[in-house]
Amino acid sequence: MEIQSNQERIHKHMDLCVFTAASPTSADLETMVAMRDRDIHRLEQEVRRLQRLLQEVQERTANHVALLQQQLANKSQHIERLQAKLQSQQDYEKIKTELRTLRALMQTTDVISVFSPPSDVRSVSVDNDPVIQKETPEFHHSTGKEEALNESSSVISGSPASSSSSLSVQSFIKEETDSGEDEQEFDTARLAQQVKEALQQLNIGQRVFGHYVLGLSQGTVSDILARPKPWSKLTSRGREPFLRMKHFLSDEHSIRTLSAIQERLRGVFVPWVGPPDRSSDDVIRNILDQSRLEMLDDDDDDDDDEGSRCQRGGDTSDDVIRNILQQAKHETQTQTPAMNDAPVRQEEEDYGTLESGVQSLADFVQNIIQKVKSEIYEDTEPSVSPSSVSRSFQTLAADPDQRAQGFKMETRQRPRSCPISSSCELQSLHLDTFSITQRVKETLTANNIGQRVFGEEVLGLTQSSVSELLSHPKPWTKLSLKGKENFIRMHLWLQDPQNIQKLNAMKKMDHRARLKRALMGSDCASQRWLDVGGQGFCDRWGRCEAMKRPRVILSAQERDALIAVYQTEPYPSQHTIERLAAQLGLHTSTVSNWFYNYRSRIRRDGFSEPVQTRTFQNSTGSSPVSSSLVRVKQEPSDGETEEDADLQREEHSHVSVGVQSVSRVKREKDEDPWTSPDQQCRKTSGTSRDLLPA
DNA sequence: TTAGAGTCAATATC
DNA sequence: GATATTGACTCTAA
Repeated sequence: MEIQSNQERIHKHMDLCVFTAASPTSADLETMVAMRDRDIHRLEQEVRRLQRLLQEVQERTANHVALLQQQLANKSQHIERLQAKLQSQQDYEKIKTELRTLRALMQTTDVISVFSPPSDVRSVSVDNDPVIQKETPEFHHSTGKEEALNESSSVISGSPASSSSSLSVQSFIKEETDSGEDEQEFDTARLAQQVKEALQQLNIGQRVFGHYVLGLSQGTVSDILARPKPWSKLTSRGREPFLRMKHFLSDEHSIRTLSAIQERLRGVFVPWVGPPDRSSDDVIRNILDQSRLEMLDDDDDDDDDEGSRCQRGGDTSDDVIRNILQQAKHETQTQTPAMNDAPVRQEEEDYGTLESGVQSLADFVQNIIQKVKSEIYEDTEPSVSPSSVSRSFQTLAADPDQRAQGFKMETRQRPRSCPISSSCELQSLHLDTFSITQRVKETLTANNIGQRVFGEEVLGLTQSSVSELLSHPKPWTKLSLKGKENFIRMHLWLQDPQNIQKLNAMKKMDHRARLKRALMGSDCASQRWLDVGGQGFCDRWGRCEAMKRPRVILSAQERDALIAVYQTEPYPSQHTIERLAAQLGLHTSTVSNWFYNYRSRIRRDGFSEPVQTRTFQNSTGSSPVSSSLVRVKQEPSDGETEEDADLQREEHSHVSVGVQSVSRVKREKDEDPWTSPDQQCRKTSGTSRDLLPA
């Protein structure tokens, strides 16, 4: 463009020359010469600038090409290694046949000489596992050594969806099923138990395991694991899941991958969906920053390299969970697992293979990854990219921030038997939940920070959830993985020296945002119920939803009646629920939900500290009930005043300190307890149960 | 299908 | 306005 404009200027000058050529004066000529000189000078400068630019571009391109070439070289090396492994194990079928022959020979020998089995055949067994032991050596448990791992992962090439593999699961199953010798030795119960333990330890859900490994529904998986049929009673089709389970157990890659999938699907530590202006990734980064603040006193200059920037942008929940866990573990001085010499590089390599898109081996792992890619990530937001699962692992080793002290040490200490750090490390972690909630409450109160702000900014929960967490903390051991997350977050927040400062800043921003929304008329309750064709409303984020059911408010009598039934029948039958619902004029789902919630809250209060678990003798029975659960004061019944309700509560307040378990209540169950406490079904104001679905 | 855990949102209470 | 309570929901396991 600039060159073009210069040329236009020159042309104008030339025109000027032509125009003035009739009577050129020396002054004109001088002017023209001067203009030309300036133009020439300008052009020279332009040329120099463009040359510099060109040089820079060339340099950058060269760097980029070099980088790509390096990556290509690495990938090529990796492919070569894999091909070599594949090549080296191409004699699998042959060896297997030989082993069969050997085994047959061994059995023959055993018949002849029971007490002296050939030692060479016995050496085939890899470990003491009677299930795995029966297999050929390729199907052994991973011993943690690279050879074993590679051997295992390379051999497990059978894939439910793979047709390219020379050894498909189907062919393997067929062979195994056809093999009469395995039939009498396959211990399905033990295998099921091993799978159950593995899933439990790695926090892999039965649904995910069933879907990606067995191709079965969660219910079927549960059934198979809980009540495995003997091998001899199974048909060839029935044996297939067990063989797949054996595959799964023998391949560490499969286990790791599935665990990663599970965590990704759960969205570990980012289970909530924040408002549009604050993505979950932002929240994650916020937590990461928080952790880093504690872990890193000063930043390493090397962190600014391109790679780290890329990785930082790709922080995933896996990174977060690691960070949080490492920090929490460090703070609580929990005993770390035994040192393991498995180098990080080994993990990098292992995890790296997950990502290897060029991997031509149609192995188990690849199949799972592809399945996930095709089924899960295609329709998700960009931040949850298809390569997230594998990238998250790579981030562990590649992110210079995480290479910082402490984290690196912890990473190295991760035992090989626990490939996914989060689940295993959570198991070894223990936090004092009551102490944490006390400290959080004190801190919030002292700094005048509300539960809402704290919940939204620190935990990603609503005010009500925060209130429940702080008021009724469960002991650590009673918490699920998801429940533990909140306490880890709180613990980390307490450790953050800038926690108050940050929250105050958030508070201010939040306040401004509220004001803004209020001014725009989008945040007030009256605006919330905007009719959408008379059947819905728009929430404060502008999302329009179908009409929500108004809240059902149980009257004091209804509640008393339910409690009365609970005293003698904490787990009412469907028949009882229906009768209760009919008698109280409630929907059966309401009654059902009430029992769920009541049992849950009885348990919860039982878990809480004695101060908060004030229980009392209920008027309708002898079983203790948490006072918080009989809020008769909430809505005085007909002819009942607030004072009456208070009196009633006072009456009930014979403190019975101690944990009262539901089981005790259960034991007191006897014949049908329905005593018809008050059959009057008062319709509570504000409820519209007619809207409840049938 | 049922039950438990965790959570939300409406509402009550302070 | 902040916090507590509670009916209802989702997800997971059995």
